[in-house]
Amino acid sequence: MAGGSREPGRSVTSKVLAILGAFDAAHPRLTLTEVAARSGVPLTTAHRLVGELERWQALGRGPDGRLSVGLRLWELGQLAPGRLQDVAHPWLQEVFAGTGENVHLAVRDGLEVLYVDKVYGRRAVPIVSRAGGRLPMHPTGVGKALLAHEPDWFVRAYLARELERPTPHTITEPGRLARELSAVRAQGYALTYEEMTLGSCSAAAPVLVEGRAVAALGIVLSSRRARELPRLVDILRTAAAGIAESYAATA
Amino acid sequence: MAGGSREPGRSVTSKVLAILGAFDAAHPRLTLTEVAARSGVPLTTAHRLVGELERWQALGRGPDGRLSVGLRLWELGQLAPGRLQDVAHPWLQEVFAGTGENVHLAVRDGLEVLYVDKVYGRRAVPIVSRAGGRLPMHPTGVGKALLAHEPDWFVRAYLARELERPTPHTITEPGRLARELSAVRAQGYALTYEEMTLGSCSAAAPVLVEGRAVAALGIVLSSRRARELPRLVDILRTAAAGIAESYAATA
DNA sequence: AGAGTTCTTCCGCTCAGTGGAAGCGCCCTC
DNA sequence: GAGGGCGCTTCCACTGAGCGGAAGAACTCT
Repeated sequence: MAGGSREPGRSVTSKVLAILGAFDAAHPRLTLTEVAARSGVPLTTAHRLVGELERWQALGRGPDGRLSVGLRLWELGQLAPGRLQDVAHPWLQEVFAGTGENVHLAVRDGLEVLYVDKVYGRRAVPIVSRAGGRLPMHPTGVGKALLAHEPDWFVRAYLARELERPTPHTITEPGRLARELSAVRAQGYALTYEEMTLGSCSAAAPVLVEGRAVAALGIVLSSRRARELPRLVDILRTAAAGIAESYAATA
Repeated sequence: MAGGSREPGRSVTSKVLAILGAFDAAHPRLTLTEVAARSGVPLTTAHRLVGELERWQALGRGPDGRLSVGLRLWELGQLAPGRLQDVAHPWLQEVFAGTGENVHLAVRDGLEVLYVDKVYGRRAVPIVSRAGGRLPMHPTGVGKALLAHEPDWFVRAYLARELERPTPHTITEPGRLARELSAVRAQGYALTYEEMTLGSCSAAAPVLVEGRAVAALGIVLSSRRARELPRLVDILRTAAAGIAESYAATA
């Protein structure tokens, strides 16, 4: 940059983005020093840039003075093309009405599932996923539903890595997982039992448009009520099909 | 900036933010040239900065090559402190369950209402508001509910301006509006009849925490069913009180 | 095929951006 | 209440990153 940058070749923009990137689900509130450390931007520079971002409300400050993502960025984020979410939301609502449980919509991004919408009531079990959140694919219902409809080479690449194991019930053996994915493909839905969180189980159905899984619709409930899952699968599949239809129609 | 800027004193960051600011509810998809024009950044510079933003997925491209807000910004926006929204969502859900209509949560930002959450089903009437959207206060239910609980000087300043008039039913006479606001304060809820959109009417209740309206909860329905509004007001008020309580508890 | 529009590449000039150092303010601990 | 640590803010002299006009490429419409 202009001036005596320690790291020539790094643009101002890249620093601004690095600062924004310092915020993630695990670190939604940071002090200036933390922002500097996490973004790799020198403290002084971070101070100046953060000031400018704050003035624009790209960043905000909590009552304790910590920095967080600002209102303006939230607002901007809402403008992201969300056709899928727009058409899907009423269906999530429908599933919620029929079950009263946590319902969510997820897409694949890279090797993870990205939760794009979530509907939850007062009685539903607390749950790890949140809109904008990410989780690995293999321990989640929506992840399995999505993964099962990816091309072969993708699945092989996914399984070839070291797979995380958030609970003792997580299935990480490539062979067993591959078999399960075939089953998911055959039945049209995926189930999990405490593979992501102890105490919770889930069901999910893919939203298939021209053979491709553009999203997955899932519900999560307490594992005490695991026996109810089969009954809920039909509601899920109907809604997933409805989403697929509306989505294809608006394309 | 470094180099022969036409407009010395303008920081790179301000240009990046101006580019992001070029996107709004009325212009969610833009060509490069439009971005440059709307942001006041020279085309060449916009080209370079947009490229960098795109690589980071702060901006994305639609199938037609137009630019839009990117996935990464949406994700980032979800990290904005949303305690209010988190505690309120189950209550919106409750109201939706009891009514089947569009339910939304709004806060005041400046002289406008900012919609922060929305729940809608398949049967609900299409509606102008959307999460992240803004509307003037006086023609909307949530706006009136919020405005009625602002301090006197604020209301006076609001009414002193030229007020927009989206429909012939919009109330813009300061005297009449002020009287209506007193009524809203007295009854604890606000009603509108086609003041924002022909064919739609609404009811809204403020979320009062220590006498301050931190948000408002509203529903919109077809004006053919306006007679049902009074019945729905109770559900709204209960939910608004529930939100206020949960909100105060987590503070 | 010509005229217009939008996007992309090129390149020499220059000032915006840089970040270490030093100072400030707060909260601990001893 | 002195001392130490930590996080934030201000200062400032040096310099290469950024600038943007011009020219060219790609793509539409006539």
